[in-house]
Amino acid sequence: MLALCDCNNFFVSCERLYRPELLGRPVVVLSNNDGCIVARSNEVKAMGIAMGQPYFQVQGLLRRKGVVVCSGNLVMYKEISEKVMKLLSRFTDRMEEYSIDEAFLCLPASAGDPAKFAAAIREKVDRWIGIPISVGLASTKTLAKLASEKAKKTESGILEITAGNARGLLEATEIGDVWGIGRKTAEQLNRHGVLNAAHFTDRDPAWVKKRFTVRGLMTQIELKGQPCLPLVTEAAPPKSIQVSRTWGNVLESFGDVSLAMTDNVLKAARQLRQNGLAAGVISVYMRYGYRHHGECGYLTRDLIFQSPVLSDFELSYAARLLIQEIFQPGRKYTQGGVILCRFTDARFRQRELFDEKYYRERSKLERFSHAVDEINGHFGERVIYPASLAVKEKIWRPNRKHLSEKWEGLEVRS
DNA sequence: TCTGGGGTCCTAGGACCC
DNA sequence: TCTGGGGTCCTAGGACCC
Repeated sequence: MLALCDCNNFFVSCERLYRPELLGRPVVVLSNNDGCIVARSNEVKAMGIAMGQPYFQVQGLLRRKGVVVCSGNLVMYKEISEKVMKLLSRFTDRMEEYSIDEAFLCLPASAGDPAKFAAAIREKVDRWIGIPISVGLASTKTLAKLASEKAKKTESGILEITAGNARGLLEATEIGDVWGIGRKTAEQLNRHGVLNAAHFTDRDPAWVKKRFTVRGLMTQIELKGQPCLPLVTEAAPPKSIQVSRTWGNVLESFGDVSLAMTDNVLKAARQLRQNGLAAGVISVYMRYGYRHHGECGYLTRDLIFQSPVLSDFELSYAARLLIQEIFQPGRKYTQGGVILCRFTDARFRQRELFDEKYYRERSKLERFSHAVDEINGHFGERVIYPASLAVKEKIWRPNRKHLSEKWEGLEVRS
């Protein structure tokens, strides 16, 4: 038996944790640069505000309805997520952290009645941390996901799928709401008369595989109650690391774009080192213009390293070279991103045969970056930070006009 | 004036090898 | 008349998830 524990309206619940006066009030949380709505309280969902909706489109409506608006604060949400995960892990020795606000737990043999076990989890997370969760219980991950969605609409916040109620629940689930069935696949299935999850399980598996590949087939098998997707208890190292930001202002000079991009590079590089990896490829991209306003588009370029790198210096130098190659004067740059990929374990890197001098230099640069990581880890995120970036940072800093005050303070400290 | 950010997996097709 | 059999690696594009 699996339990999917899913935090309700997670980002909103986090904001409410530090601002209890928001309990019972309609609340939304915005993405970077106050761009889109990425979390809604139940009150706001009831108003018909969609997930991912651009904030500016509904700004007036939200104000009229008295909705509290919060700028997103991922640092804070991650911290709370870690506490929730740690607590959940105490209920089992087999758990998969699926996302920032969800975990699959394999119920231990000693769990007893699943619903009672789930109730105990729910109660503890609520009382110890203050985050409300829903729990879906079923024999497979796909069914547990389905159960947790339905559980959100129940009084108890818990729903168990059994042999007895499975068919009815599948019939009551639109095919597009099934985990793993996205918009495109749902449209196709609808055209073939598959409107709900029960219709899908009734189809010939060979037909499903032919049209929707193995992923579709696995979803079908899982919906029938037979586990197909394994529980991933050990997080695998990332295959790519991406950091991109829509900037708070339009940037026009090479210097500003290059510095703003360096900020992204440093964030990505830090993550790279935290994972003990070195990058074989760096790729940068810049967006210019606005989507529905005159000229817009992306410029992008990659660089393959001779031998994988991990220092701030080499990565930011490479990024700067790439930007130099693709930068077009006269454009209004609105977003920049960097992607690191083709990773290898930092300890076992392939080298060139004849460049001892470079490797000696490189090792110094790497020791420096590791030292910076250690100091910033101890004393605060930007205790050591390039002065050239620090003096200009406000030029590209994204808008966060609705940041909760308590956290502005804490973020500076941490 | 204006729409976020970060990932993974699968498949088909091309190129290449023996 | 009618042209073997078996395999790998890489990339681009599509789809999905939170």
